[in-house]
Amino acid sequence: MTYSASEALPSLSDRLTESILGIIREGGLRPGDAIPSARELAKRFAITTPTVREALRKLEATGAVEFRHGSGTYVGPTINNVVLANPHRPPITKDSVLQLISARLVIEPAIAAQSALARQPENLERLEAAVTNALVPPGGPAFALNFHVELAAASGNPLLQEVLASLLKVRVREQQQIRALYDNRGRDHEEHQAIAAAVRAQDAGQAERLTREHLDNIRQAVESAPEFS
Amino acid sequence: MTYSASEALPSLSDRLTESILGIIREGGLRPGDAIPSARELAKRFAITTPTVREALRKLEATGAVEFRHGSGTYVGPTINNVVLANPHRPPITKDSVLQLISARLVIEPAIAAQSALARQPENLERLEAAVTNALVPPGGPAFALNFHVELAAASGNPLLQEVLASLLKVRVREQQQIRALYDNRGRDHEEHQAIAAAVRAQDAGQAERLTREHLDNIRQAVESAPEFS
DNA sequence: CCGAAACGCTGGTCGGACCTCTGGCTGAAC
DNA sequence: GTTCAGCCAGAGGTCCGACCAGCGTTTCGG
Repeated sequence: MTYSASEALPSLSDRLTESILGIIREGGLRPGDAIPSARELAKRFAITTPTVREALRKLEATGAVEFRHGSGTYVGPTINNVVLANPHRPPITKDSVLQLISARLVIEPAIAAQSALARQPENLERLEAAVTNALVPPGGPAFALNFHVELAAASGNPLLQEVLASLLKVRVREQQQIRALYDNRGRDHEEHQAIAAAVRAQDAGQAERLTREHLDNIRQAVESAPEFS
Repeated sequence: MTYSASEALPSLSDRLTESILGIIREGGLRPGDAIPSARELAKRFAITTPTVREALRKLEATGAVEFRHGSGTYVGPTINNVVLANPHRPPITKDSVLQLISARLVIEPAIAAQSALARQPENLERLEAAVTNALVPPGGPAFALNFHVELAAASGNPLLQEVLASLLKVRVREQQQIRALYDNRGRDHEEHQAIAAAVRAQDAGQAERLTREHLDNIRQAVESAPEFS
């Protein structure tokens, strides 16, 4: 008896996907670096371009590679992620937004506490920069630094940052809607600042409590908002 | 000035991806249901099969669809997920395992507390079934029900379940290794049972504490284990 | 009535072809 | 000498038509 026969040998394009990842990893390529062209890969593996493209599309879907028409194919930003946001998100409803906030209410206070304990100078710097950036003018570039993601990053555990970033990525679309309905940027900023201060002071209990209150405020704002499209 | 010109209009296969999702969602298709064949889709959208396949591969990468050679293409189990495990995982090291456990140490106790507060009868049932299944004979099917995932499910928030499932999915491969190195199944079972009891009793503080201790035990076991391949 | 072979449908791969776009190069104009 | 328009090689994007391989049903022979 070998392994469970539930799976036959993977298809050609599946194996090719792994091979391309091997090229990237063994080549020490990092996000932004170019990978061989589709035709080059086709030649190297003695297969045809449609098959190569199928493999590349799979990698594209998970952010492992990025296409730039006319330019080339490049290593994507999330190639080393463990968890990622589903790029094909289901449509957003008010309930799903509340569900998201509820989930964050469970895990983010604990993350804030951990970040307060483990914060390092450079993370603190980024965190406080994120507080400031939260006051960018409306319609600005936004989210170059997201406070909540940076808060998770300050924990020193990239996985926690990934989880938060993945959860928040889904919200980007309706974040504008929420803000349009309930302009809480001023209040957000104050609360972010208070949380950052608690992290700086390494006051885990305070960071946890403030984060819980902050998210609860957001939850209430969303709850009182009318159903959005 | 319109929107930021950072993105041109999406490519044909990108739009096709959305269209296929539309077919699935507007058709009310659920995981396991069959979707139109590649040739059928090609005809319907007046494009060719390679393009259709590229779009389908992208959906496959995120678990939105599944291919079955000779049979058809079917809606996948994670189509409605918000976050998912990266199918193209980076190679696993002892450090990455410890990082994962550290992350779980931060968020799982809080989830356990929430589950204790919000647990419903049917979730409790599944949770206790997962405790029992943890004693399956070695090499068994395993993980039909994962205790930690069910613990998160008991919170009543599917997102928390997704997060836990995504984090644990990455660990499936080395879970066997860990168990081979340090057979803690008996201890696991006891601790799982204690956590489940706390959830049943709706004792949030106890559930949180027991979960933290349980994960800390696992962390210590992994730390003391030698480097694995 | 039942089992086995045949058929039709599905996904999987192939080979090459043509288009558009990017980006660097080149050469003319300043 | 500098600048910039234009060119062009190479990249991705799509297409076509074909053939192979696996699965399910249907049908036909026993």
